[in-house]
Amino acid sequence: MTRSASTPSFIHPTVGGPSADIVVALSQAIHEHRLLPGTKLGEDELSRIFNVSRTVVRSALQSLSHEELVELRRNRGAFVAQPTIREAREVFEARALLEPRTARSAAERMTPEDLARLEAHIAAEHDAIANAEHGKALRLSGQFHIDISRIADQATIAGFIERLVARSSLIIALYWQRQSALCEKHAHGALLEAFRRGDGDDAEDLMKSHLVDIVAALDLRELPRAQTSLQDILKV
Amino acid sequence: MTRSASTPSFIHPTVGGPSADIVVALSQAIHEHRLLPGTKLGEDELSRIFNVSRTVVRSALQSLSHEELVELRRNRGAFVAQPTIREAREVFEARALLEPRTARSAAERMTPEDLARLEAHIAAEHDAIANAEHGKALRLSGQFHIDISRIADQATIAGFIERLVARSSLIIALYWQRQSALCEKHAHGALLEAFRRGDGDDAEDLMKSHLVDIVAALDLRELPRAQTSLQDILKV
DNA sequence: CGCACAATAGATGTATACAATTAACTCTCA
DNA sequence: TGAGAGTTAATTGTATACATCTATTGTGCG
Repeated sequence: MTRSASTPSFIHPTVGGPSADIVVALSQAIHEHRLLPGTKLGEDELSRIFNVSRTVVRSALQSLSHEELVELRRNRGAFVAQPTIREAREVFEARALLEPRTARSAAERMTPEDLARLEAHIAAEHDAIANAEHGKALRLSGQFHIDISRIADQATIAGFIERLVARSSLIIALYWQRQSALCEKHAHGALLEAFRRGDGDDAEDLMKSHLVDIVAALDLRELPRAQTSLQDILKV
Repeated sequence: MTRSASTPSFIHPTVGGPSADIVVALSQAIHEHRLLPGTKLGEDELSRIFNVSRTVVRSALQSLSHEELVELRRNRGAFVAQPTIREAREVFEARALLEPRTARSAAERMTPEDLARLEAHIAAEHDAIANAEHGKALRLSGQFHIDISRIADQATIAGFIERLVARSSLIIALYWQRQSALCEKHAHGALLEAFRRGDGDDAEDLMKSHLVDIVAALDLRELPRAQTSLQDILKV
């Protein structure tokens, strides 16, 4: 079985079988915001959809919960995870610690083939944006960070970054504020420039400020939403 | 259910049930080197030992494989993981990236209660060494790093460090060289001193060199052992 | 009318039975 | 004797049946 570039690394080649398909399908749907945080993932429903037994579905859900994309509540079921504001801050602090240095490493090790792949990746991103495929664009945007970490050739750290990016997708679904929709756009292009020049210093700085920009586009004030009850919303 | 301080964080309180017991038992055994890398973990055998069905055992083994303490090979079974030399290097590079900064944070946030707990922890370590309980001493030694990361109050990073420490235990089992048995001994005490003074700079430096010392005590040369086949060994 | 309690339907947790795969053993044949 | 194919035992993978728990709804009482 050949693993596509976007296959999550936590699916070890030797494990998986049918449950790997479910993990990939759910991962993609979550990353593309087709499945939103809090959505119930019923075992029976999934087993009907994928034509497998609940045994396999449960295995897939357990994998996803270890990736923190899904939250398992005992005797209650599986739900798409809902990171809290505190967790959101922690995720981006961890990214700030890992990714700039990783971007530097990547810049220093970058081969022409790596560069070509990143360029193709950015092109695909732009296509998705042009076609208004917001979900796909978002997923590719995260994948860009993962690809960089893999080029840095530190599988352990790359695995951590992969988890952080996944979690970031949930955080964006919950806390992105519409106003800052102009978002990044050039950030990935600027990084690519630095990579092209093999400029580790620049790559590190650009990644650092890119992450700051993302956090700035989030609304991480306490008590933001959901605090309002149904009653507050519906009463006249 | 109250979670003891040494309960792995990846056992979410709301999941687990009976399989959590198995995860804890196997984790401890691996950390204490009672179970060595490569050991086969048969499902039937474990289900008899713990008086549960294979369903529960498989769930526990899957959890452990996500923590990279156990390696699952499809249709072959579960084995205590055997990190390669390359992975060993990556693990300690990641630790070098995360732990010194985390030690600084911990020093700056340290409360008297935290200090007391760390002191008790070191005392327990010394007891274990005095009683020649090498396994327990090793486990406590790793736990010390995890406790520090928890004091730093960054659950996400603490989770990463926990995984790295776990993997380090396997690495030590495989690559520790007997000669350097004098090992650390004072390193944790020196760190405690820095914490007592709330000296973040010192804590960061001490942690950095502590990690360097550990790597120095490993034999990570390529082609170290097992490269020689049985035939090479036995032929006259 | 409102609150508390009980029954019930739906879902999850666990055990067991069966299918598929692997690994080891035996038997054959050169 | 040694290599190789076929068979067999043992182990893992999956499906299904049953047990347990939760949440909702309905009922009765205050």
